[in-house]
Amino acid sequence: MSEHPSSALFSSSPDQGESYLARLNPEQRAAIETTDGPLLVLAGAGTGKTRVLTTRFAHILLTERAKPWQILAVTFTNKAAKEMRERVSLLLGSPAEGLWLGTFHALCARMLRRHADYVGLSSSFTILDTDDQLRLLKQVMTPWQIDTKRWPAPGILGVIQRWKDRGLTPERVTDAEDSDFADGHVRAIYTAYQARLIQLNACDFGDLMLHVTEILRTRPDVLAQYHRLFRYILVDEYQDTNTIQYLWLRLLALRPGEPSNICCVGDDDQSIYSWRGAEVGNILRFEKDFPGAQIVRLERNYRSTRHILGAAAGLIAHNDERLGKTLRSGRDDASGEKVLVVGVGDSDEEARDVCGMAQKMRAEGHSLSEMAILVRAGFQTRAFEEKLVQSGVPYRIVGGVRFYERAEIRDALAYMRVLNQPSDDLAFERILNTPKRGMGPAGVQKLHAAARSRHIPLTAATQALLAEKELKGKTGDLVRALMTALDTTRDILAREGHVVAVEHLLEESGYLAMWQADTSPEAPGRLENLKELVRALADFGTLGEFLEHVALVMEHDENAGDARISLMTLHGAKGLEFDIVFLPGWEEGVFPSQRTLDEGGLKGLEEERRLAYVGITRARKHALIFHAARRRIYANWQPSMPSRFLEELPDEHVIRHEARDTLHRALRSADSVFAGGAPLVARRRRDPLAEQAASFQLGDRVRHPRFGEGIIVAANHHHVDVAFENEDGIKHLQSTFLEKL
DNA sequence: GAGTTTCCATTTTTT
DNA sequence: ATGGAAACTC
Repeated sequence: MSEHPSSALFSSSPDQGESYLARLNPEQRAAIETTDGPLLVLAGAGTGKTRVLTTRFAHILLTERAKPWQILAVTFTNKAAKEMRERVSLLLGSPAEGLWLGTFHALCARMLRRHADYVGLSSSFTILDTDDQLRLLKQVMTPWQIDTKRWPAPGILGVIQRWKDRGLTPERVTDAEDSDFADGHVRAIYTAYQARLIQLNACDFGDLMLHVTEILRTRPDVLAQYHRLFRYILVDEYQDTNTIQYLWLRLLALRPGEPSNICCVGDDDQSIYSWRGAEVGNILRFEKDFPGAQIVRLERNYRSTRHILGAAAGLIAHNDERLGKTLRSGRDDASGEKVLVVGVGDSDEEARDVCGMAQKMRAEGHSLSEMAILVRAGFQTRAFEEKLVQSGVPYRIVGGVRFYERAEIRDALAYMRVLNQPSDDLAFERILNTPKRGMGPAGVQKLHAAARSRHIPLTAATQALLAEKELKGKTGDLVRALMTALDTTRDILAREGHVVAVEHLLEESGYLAMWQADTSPEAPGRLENLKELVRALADFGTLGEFLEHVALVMEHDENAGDARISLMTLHGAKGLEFDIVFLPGWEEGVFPSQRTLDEGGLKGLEEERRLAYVGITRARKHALIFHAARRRIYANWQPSMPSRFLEELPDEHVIRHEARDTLHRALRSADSVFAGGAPLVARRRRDPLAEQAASFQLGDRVRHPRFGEGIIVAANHHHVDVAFENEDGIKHLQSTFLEKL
C-alpha cells in the first residue's frame, strides 16, 4: 500500500492521476478499468483479489464516475468489509465515510430499517442471535408435538434457514418441499415462527435478506429508488452467495434502460460453503444472468512458491465442474521447497511431529505468527493443543467460542436489550431467572399466558402480576427486585449515560454477584469478559448503536499481539495466508470427510477437494501435509488410509516421507527437513520416550520452555510430574519437552 | 423448582 | 472421552 503516495491521487495531471494503476499487471488493470457493464473477475488464490477490488472502488471515485454513496460494495464477513474500508480510505487519502460498504446482512439491516413498515416491522426491530432463534422456535413448535428425537429443533431451524437462503417465504414453500421433514409440518411451523417474529418486532439473520428482497420485489418505487442510487455494485467472494443474495443483487443490478454495472469477484475453485446454502451455480451462470458480461481471469499468483502452486493446481485439476483457470507463478525467482507429505504411525505422533517441526522452524528464524495448523474438523484441534501446551509453543485457536457467544456475554447483552427495549420478550425471558429467582418453566408459562391474553409484552405482564399479587413469596420479591433494578437503571441511563447504567444494572440485578459467588475455575475469566464488554460499550454513543453492532458483528478483537502459531479449521483459514502451513489428517474418512462423501457424493468430493486446494494455497513458503496410519477417535483407535488427495498431488512438486524415522532424523539434524530423500531403513524402533523418561528421576531439577524450572515429583515410563517454581500446582508432562539441569 | 442422572451424538460457520 | 440436553427424582 505504501507504494502509492496518496497525494498523487488528487493530482489533475493524467499521468500522476493514474499512478495507483501503475504496479498492476494487465489482467488486474483490465479488472479495474472495465467499469461499465457486468464483469466477472475470476481471481485465483493469491492473485491480488482484494487489491483489485479496492483499487477498482477508488478508481470509480477518482474518475468521478460516481459519488461514494452511489457504490454498493458487498462482502461476506465483517473482517473483509473492514479491510476493504481501510484500504479504500488509504487509496483515497481520507476516511471512507457514508459508503454503502458492508456485509450482505449489515446492508440489508440498514435498508430494512428504512422500509420496515412494508413487512409489518417497526424500524427499531431487534436482530436475534442463534440462541434466541432456537428458543423461539421451540416455543412455537410445541403445538405440533413433533418427535424431537427424530426431528430436533436445530434441524427444523436448519430447514427453515435453508428455505430462507433460497428466498422462500412460507407461501412459496411447495408441498413437495415441505413433505421431506417432520411429517410435513415444517411449513406450518415456519409460518407460525414468522408470525411470532413480527409480533416480537424481531428478525433473524435470514429475514434481513428475505424481507428486503421481498420489498424490492413488490415495491417498484423502492426498487427504483435504489436503482437511481447505486450506479456501481461490487461483490466479493461471489462463489459463496446463496440464492437469496443472488436475487437481491440481481434486483439491484438490473436497472431498466441502464447498464448493469455489477462486478463480481470470486473463485469457483474456492467454493467451500455449499453446505450452508452457497450456490456455486451463481458464479458458473454469471454470463447467462448478466448478458454482455465480460470475464477477466487473474491467474498470476504472487503468494506461493512454484511447487506449492504446482501441487495445488495438480490437485484441483481432478475436479470436473470448473470454469477453468490455472495459477501461474507471478514471480521469476519462484523455486522454493517442495510440498512435504509425511506419513506417521498414529495421530499422537502426528501432533508431536507437527509441534516438533514448528519448534524447529521457529529455531530457524520463522515467526510463529507465520505458521498455521489447518485441520478439517474442530475435534482434531484438541490433540494439537495438548502437544502445544506441553512443549510450550504459544498458539491461538481461531474460531473457537467467540466473545459475543459466551454465556456471560449473552446474559449481559440480554440485560442491555431489556433496558433498551422493554418489549424484548426473548431477552427478558433469558434474564428473568439468571441469576436464579425461583422462576422455572411453570412460572414463565404463567407470565406468557398473562402477556398473551392482555396483548402486552412480558415485562408489562410481570409488572401486572406483581401488582395483582399473583406473583408473591420469595419468587415475587426477587422478581420485583429485578424490575426495580431495571427502573432505577432507566433513570441512570437518562442522566449518566449507558456505560454507568449498564454497570449499575449488572450490579443491582445480582448478575455480577452470581459470578462473584461462583467458585468454578472459569468464573474469574467470565468476570473479566464482562469488564471487557463494558469497556467496549464506551466506544459507542448509545446502547442501541452498541446492540446493533453486536448483533451484526459477532466478533471482538482480543489479545492479538504476540507471536503465536494459529490453529484453525480449513474453512476458517480461507482468505488468510502464512509462510508455513501444516495440514494434518489427510486420511480417507477424515479428509475427505466420510459424511460429506455419504451426503454429497461426487459433488461432496469435489467440495472437499476445493477445501484441500484452499488449504495448500494458504502457504507462501512451506506446505507440510500429514497422514497417520491409526487415529484415536473418541475412545478407541481406528486404522486409517491415506487420503486419495495425496495421490493426486503431482510427484514433481512433492517429497514423500512415508515413515517417521527419516523425519525424526531430519528433525534432529541441522539440515532442513525438506532435504529429504534419505533411504528408509525399516528397523524396529525403540521407544525414545520411554528411554528419556527413564533418565529422569525423582528430585531432578528440570527446565521447561514454557513453565521454567522445577523439580520432578513423580516419574513413570512416559510421563513425569513436575512442580515448577513459578507455576501453581503439579504439571503432568511428557518428558520429551524437559531439559535436565 | 432445582439438582442429579442418564443418554446421546459427534464437520465445516457467517451473519 | 466428553459435554450437553432431556428425563427423573427430591
